[in-house]
Formats: sequence, C-alpha cells, structure tokens
Amino acid sequence: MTLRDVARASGCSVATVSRVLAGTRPVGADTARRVRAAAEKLGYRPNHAARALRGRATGTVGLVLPQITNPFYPALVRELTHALHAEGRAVLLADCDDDPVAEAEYIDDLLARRVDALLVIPADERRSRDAVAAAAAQVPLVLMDRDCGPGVADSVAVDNSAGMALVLGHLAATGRRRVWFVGADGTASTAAERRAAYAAGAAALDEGAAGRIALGDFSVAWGRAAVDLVWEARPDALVCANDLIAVGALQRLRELGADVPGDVAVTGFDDIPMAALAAPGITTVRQPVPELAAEATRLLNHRLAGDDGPQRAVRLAPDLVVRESSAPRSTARGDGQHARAASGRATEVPVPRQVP
Amino acid sequence: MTLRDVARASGCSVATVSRVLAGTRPVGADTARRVRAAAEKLGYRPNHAARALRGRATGTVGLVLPQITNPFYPALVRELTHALHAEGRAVLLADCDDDPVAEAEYIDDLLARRVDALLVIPADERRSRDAVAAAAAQVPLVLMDRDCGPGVADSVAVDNSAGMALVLGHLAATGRRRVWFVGADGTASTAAERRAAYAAGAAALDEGAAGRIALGDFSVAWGRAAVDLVWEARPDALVCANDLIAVGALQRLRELGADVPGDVAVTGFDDIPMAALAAPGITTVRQPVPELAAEATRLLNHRLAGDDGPQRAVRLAPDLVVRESSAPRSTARGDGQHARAASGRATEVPVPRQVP
DNA sequence: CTGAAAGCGCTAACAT
DNA sequence: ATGTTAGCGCTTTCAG
Repeated sequence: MTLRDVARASGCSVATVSRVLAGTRPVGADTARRVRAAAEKLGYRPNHAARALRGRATGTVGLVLPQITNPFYPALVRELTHALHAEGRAVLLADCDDDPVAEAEYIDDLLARRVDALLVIPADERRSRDAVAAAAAQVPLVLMDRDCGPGVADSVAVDNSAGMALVLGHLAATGRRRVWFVGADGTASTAAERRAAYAAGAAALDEGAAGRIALGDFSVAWGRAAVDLVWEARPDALVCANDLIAVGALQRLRELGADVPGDVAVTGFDDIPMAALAAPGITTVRQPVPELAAEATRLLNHRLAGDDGPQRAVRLAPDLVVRESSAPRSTARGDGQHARAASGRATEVPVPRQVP
Repeated sequence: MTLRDVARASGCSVATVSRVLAGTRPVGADTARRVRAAAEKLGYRPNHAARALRGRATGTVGLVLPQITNPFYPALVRELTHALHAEGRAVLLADCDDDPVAEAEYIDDLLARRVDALLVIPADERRSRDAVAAAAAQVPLVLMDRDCGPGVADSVAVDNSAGMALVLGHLAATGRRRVWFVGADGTASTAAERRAAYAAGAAALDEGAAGRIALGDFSVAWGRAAVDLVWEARPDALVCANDLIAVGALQRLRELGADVPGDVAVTGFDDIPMAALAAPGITTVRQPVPELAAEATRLLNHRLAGDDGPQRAVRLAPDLVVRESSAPRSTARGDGQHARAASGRATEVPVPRQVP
C-alpha cells in the first residue's frame, strides 16, 4: 500500500494524495474526498521510514531511564507515553540499568535512529553529563526527575526542597523534635537536593537535627541498615529520602518492636504505590506525576517548534500525603482501622509552579 | 554524515562502504580498513530510516502492554528491552491502559511504523483477539503472559497450573485444609487458568475446597473486600490469584485482628517486589521473568529468520517462594526475625519446560 | 573485488 | 488546483 496505489485508485497524482493526507496545501474538495475514500478503502498507512527519510522528522521520541524497575518510574513512563502518543509520536524506550556507559550507548543508538527528541532521566549526575550534553546539542532534550549539572538541558522535576519543607513542617506541627534524616549519598541529583533541603530546614525543629544525617543509597536494604545505626539514639522521627528507604526502616523498626508512629514517625518521598500499601501507611511527598509528564512534553514541543530561548528548569510543587506512619502520638496506637481513616484525601490539587 | 561522506573520505564508492559496514560481501582487506577508519573518524552513524526504506527491516520491535503500572510488568519490560537491545533492536513501547480499543490503535500505529515484530501482552482475552490476529498475519508476533484464544500466535507464559499446584501442595504439606481461592473473573486469560488450576487441585486438600471460590479482579481493593466475604467461614488459607490480591487480603486481615499465618495462611502469585516487602512476607509463585523474556525473543528470532512452522505455546515452570505468610502454625507467631530467616532462598533454578 | 545506478515511499520545489 | 520530478541515504542488482 503506497501513495501510488492510492493515487491510481483515486485517479490523481501522488503529489495530490500526499497533500490531502498531510494537509499541506489546499486541494479541491471533490478530489480530497475521492482520495480519502480510496485511502480508506485500501487501508493505506503512510510509511514512516520514507517520511523520515524525506522530511526530517521520524515522529519518534527516545525515553532513557536508569531503571524501569524503580517503582517510581512506571507511573511516569505511563504518563509520558500517553502524552506523546496523543500527539502522534511513538516512544523508543531504553533502560540503562543504572549504568552511565550503557546510557551513553543507548543515547547514541537513539540518535542514530533519528529520534526527534529525547527525554532522559540521567543515571548519574556527573557521569551522565557528557553524553547528555552531546545529545542535547543534536536534538531537543529534556531532563526529568534528576539533573546532571547546570546548563546541560531543559529540565523538569519536582521541587525537592518544597517537598522536604512540607515533611519538616508536618513533623514540627505534630511535635517531633529528635529527627534524623536517612538519605542517600549516591550520584543522583535528587539525593543531594533532598539532603540539602533537610539540612536547611531541620534546624527549625531542633538545634541538632540538621546534623543528624545518615547516608546510604535509595534502597530498602539501606533503610533497614540505617535503623540499626540510628535507633540507639532514640529518634522520634525518621525522614527518609525516598519511599524505599522508608519501607526498609519500617520493616526493621517492626522487628525491633518499635511502635510506629507511637515511638517514632517515618516519612518517605515519591509516593510509590507501596507507600500506601505498607502497614502502617507511609506519610510521604507525592510527586505530581501527570503534571511532570505534561510539562516535559510541553517543553519538548516548544523546542521542536523552534524555540531556542534560554534553558529552563521547571520545578513543580509536590503534595504531602499524611498517612499513619506519622500520626500524632496521642491518637494512633496500632489501631489499623482508625489509622486508615486518617490516610487518603489529605492532599490538595498540585499547582504547577515554575522556578526560573 | 552519510555514506557518501565516508566514501569520499576513504576514496571509494558508496557501494563499497555499504558492503564494508554491513559486512554483506567480501571486500579487499585494505579498502575495508580505510573505510572503517574514515567512518570512525567522521563519527558516521547509519541512517536507520534510509535503511528501513531500502531494505525491509527497521530493527525495531513493538512492545504492547496493558498497564506498565501493573507491578509485575516493569521487570518483564526490563528483561525484554535488554534482550532486544543486545541484538541491536530498539523497542517501541505502547501502554494501552487496559483498553482493547487503544490497544488496537497502538498495534496499527506500530505496524505503520514498520516494526519488524511485535510482543504483545493482550489486554483482554476476547476483545484483543481480532487486532492481535490481524497483526500476527503481518509480522512475527509473540504473545506474553496472557493468551487471547487458541491459534492466534506464538505465546510464552508461566505455567499457571504448575504454579497453583505448587501452592496447593505447600498448603497441604503444612496442614491447611479450609482453603479458599480469591481469584479474578476478569477477561485476562491468567484469571481463568489460575482459577481452573485451583479447582482441579483443591479437591485433594478437602472435599469442599474446590467449590470455595470468590471472584473479583486483580486488585488490592478486591483482596480487602474478599476477606470480608469469606472471613466468617473461618478459612485457614487464602489462595490469591495474584500478589496484589494477597496484599489487600493481608491488610484487611490485620485490621480484623486475624493472625497471619497463625489463623490463616495467605499466598499470592507473580512475586512482585511488594510480596517480599509486605509484613508478613507473602508466600507466592515466582514467575521466571528472565527466562520468559529470553524465550520470547528466541521465538521472535526464529520467526524473523523465516521459520514458518506450527504455532508454539511455551509454558515455563515457576518456583514457589515460601515466606512468612504461610509459615506452619506451630513455629511462627509474629516473630519477624524468625520469619525473615524462613524467606528468601527457598527457590530452585527454574527449568524451562515446553508444552507442545 | 569494486563501481555505477536503480529505486524503496514520500515530500516539496517547480511547472502547468 | 494539480501534475511532474528530484532527491532523502541506503542496499543491491548488474557490469566491469
């Protein structure tokens, strides 16, 4: 099924058919109808390869992730693919398995396949930089979730500082003072941002809080290990840098017989599905995933439309989702049902907020 | 950077360059070296669009999923993309959001983009059938995880019957008798297969067990609701059709003050990450995800190589992963640490087993 | 072993 | 408003 077949069937030239189907130029209403009818009847589908060769666009966007098995990403991938498909683009997916070398290879391959644009969640703040910068010089590129140094490309992410501030405000309001931060010293920018935000805000809670920081990685195992490190100091709240850490901390605290939230509150970050399902449910910072995806595609479209203005770093405001793991000590004492009632609707509609 | 540039730089024709780089025909060792050097120096990358237009292959495979946010799929997507990338293919991802209509559109679009092959996890056993069958007539297509009627295409999935048999054998061995099945009556083939396997195997446990079946969908919410339906019958085991149901059941049982596994054992299916992290850890059937992905790509490669033999349905044997949620009643009484020791390595290396 | 040349299906000048 | 035609970059006959 080619344009020629449709042209033959509708008694006109390939150029006319092309114009009708692409809507490039005005075509006689009558011819247009005949062409469309023929195309329909023959089940004509344009050949994207030919179109890509001739024109300059493949209608394809590359999506490069560190780890699709990181439970925060599936929801983001879902929203991104839906948004892009709605614009008629297809998504080439690459999972680089947290390896910046593999990441560079995937980016190269995607460029060789002439993707129109790239969405990249960089694996490593430093070591992803060169490949990303090189790619950004060739096609519109938007960084998501994590950053990789200043001036590399447009970026869209949650406002990690605002999220951490929400957590600290909540803990302060519910009387927590002996707070510890259980974070990550990894090479993802989110690790540093959340840690810095904690350090900046914790002093308001308690003089020593800003210094009470334990660093590992973004994993359940580290959450467990961290509890063993800090538990003897008897914290009354553990502020975890993501939900996986919080899940691990919760597990270990339960094993040690600690009462959460009675003895100690635990908070996470991201609001992965597991955060709602853990027992007790984990108080966490919900990333505005649909808005992040919408913002990223909007940015991409601007660039694809030729906008070559200055780089933008969009930061969206998150919500605090209060669940049982941080309930005030007076009210919650292992009563699952009551605790459940406390969870859920405690959020407000996220307002996209742009920081220039 | 085109072949012409490389040809010019290495002082030979485009044809020769093409032959060197594609390794299609023997080329003089000396020329070959010069060509490769020039290509390297110029940073030449073949234009896939042109290659696709000229030849017949795009080097691209479409992957169509019902829901990337279903926690079983990310691991599968990971393995599939890695396997395909290792062969130099790229993966076009489509998430159809459990909607067979959207699924049909995505499949159409992928075919228009001339994917070399399709991997499809059908959204609906019946309503996905036509689109899948039509696609299978055009390109090699392998169904994964779920089926969509007999004779539609090659398929690769876990052996659901064997998995259910493992669960029932384990429950029988640990003295459970008043067993209920908490399943799904949805339109995914896995629902029916697991239910049938339960019905077939449960009679060995107890006369009435085969009839004790509650059906909803594959969700946490249904797991919770199911407990309210069956709890007054005082089951001593809940066999859930997947892990999400088991998570919900566990939540609700905890709220009701039931002791798991003391009063009642709970089992799941799939071994999603959450199954290991729930408290208590959920005994479940682990799907051999890497093997499923390897088998699917192997099948695809056979078809791409021209194999037009009869359709195949590969079923791989799963493992039982025993965790605390089904520990024998005598030994486990809320002791997390002991229970943890019981989890983990209780698996054997999965042996791919083909059912013709 | 190497080169010249014919297209793959489409779009965008350029003509009419 | 429509037709004719020249390629996009590549692979693959067909000659030499």
